[in-house]
Amino acid sequence: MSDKRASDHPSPGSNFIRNLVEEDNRKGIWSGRVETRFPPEPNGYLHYGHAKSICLNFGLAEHFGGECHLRFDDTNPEKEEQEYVDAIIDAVSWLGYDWGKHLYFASDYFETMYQCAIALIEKGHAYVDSLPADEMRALRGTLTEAGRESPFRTRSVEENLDLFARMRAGEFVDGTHVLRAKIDMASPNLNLRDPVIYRIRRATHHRTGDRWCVYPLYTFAHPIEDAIENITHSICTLEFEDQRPFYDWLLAALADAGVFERPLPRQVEFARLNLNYIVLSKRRLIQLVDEGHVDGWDDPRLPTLVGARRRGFTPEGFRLFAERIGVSKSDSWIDMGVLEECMREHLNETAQRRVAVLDPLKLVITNYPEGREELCEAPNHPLKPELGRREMPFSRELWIEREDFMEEPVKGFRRLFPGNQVRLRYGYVVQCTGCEKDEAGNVTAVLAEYMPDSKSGTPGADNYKVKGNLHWVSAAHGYRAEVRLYDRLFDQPHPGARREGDAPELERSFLEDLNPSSKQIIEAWLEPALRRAQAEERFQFERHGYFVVDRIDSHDGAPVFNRSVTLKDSWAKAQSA
RNA sequence: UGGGGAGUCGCCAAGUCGGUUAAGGCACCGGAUUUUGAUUCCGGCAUUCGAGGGUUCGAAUCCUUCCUCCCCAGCCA
Repeated sequence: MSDKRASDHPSPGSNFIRNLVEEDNRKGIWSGRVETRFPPEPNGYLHYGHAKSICLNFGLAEHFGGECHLRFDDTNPEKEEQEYVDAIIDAVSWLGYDWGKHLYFASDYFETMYQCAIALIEKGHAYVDSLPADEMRALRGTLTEAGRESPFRTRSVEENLDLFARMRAGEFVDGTHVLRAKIDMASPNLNLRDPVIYRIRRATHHRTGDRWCVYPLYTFAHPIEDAIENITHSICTLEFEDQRPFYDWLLAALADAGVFERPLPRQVEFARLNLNYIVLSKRRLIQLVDEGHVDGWDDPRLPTLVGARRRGFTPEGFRLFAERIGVSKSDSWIDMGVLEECMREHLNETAQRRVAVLDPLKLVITNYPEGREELCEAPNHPLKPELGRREMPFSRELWIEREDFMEEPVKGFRRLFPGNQVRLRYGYVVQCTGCEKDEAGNVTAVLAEYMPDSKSGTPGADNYKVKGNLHWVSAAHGYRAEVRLYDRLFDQPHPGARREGDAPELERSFLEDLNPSSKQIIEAWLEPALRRAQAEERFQFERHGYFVVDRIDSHDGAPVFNRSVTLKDSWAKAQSA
């Protein structure tokens, strides 16, 4: 009864994997030990989806006081490169995780794997098949028809041993022989129809060079890697579910042969991340980069982790995101807004405030003496006085946002319009007296008069009750700098998906859904304090959003800013509705 | 059509050995505070758990039929 009650109040953040680990711990299967691993193949850059897996694996180990390994699953020499190994190491540590001494490479286990294969052959669990690939495929059967056995399936242990040794020795050309597990050609699970576990491939491996010409396949290699490292819970995505019976079969066979000891690792599958307004498939990401739709793998709009870093997204934001979306086995689509909100949440806490005018319009304080200037003090963070204050020069001519003035205000507009009073944040209250225009009727300057006794921080300042608070930069003191305004890469939630009214046979390319204004480069007016900003420093530009100093293109004294994410804007939202 | 998975609020997701009012987050809608139309705060937000049938005093939880979606026929991972 008391057990029941406890389970009525699951711990926050509970998910099926945590529960299952707890259950295993209760049963004492691994004596409470929890060891996980994040096992990327070094064949590309990590993306948001990997972040989910990283947070899951490292987070689980963290939660249970266990350890998580970083393991490179480098069993296919044709696709893997050292460059990716380095990038992956950077990305995982950037996310803030520490694998300690547990950095491994599957290629370091090649000899052990080879010995495992021999053990399998000796027990009659594997054989060398000399069928060409297409004939093998033909014998595999279909989803509804059983496969048929290869004529080589009955080779003797001795012959198999001999052939397998000669495969390794390089006596055969690529593709002429493979090693197959001997299971069941009639199994309804295709993965059990004598899967290939070793193939001959003369390719230079980024770590083992030309030492090997036979390479194990994932199916065979992965369980062994897990067993070697004493992994308890091998967490992977749903598409490997059908692979689990083989995983268990292999490890059991190897345990029976005395190669590994029980308890054996256990494979657990979860649903991979799907995010709308972006694409995560490797094929499409490569296309975006190769065809120049983005500026390389670290383009801030790309869902890569190097891109996220340049974008100004934070590791803490990703962890919050992982926690917030949870883990389950159901295919789900997470709204990009959730990720963005996680970033806002962390940035709001930590980013210092600064002022930038992105779309400048001149404001002239007509009753403020020409040539005069004074300083206004502004807090670096409204909720954290301990972060200090900074000074902003104020003068007769200022830059304000073009959208903060309307000659004929719409209903609800509480910014600058003739006759209205607003506060220039941290400075004076001003009253708009009119504007100047060019021949075409475009507003070229806004005119206003300031209230000398309204300066922020002075005794009479609170007597002024205004609804509008505008940010500004002194024209004589601010400076212009490059700011990149990034937005979602796609303007459709499911890039490439058919849209309402599409003809049934119409195929759309995901490229059609690229957002034409996902990147805008502007010259903004920034407050002087921003000049000293350092690479990767993050700020909130008040009333705009969060920005980061680009870590590639910035120079000392000349930072370039990337917009990470905008602030929520209920006014803009109401206007567009 | 073989096998393996999944279907709980707009989006996620607890709950799954049956037991009083179906967690929580995000989004959304109100309202308060606010020198960011931001933040914060307070309130609202599933008589219902893919559909039907059954068992039971009692079912999202058990049985059953059906529907929908995802994955699998690489010598990729």
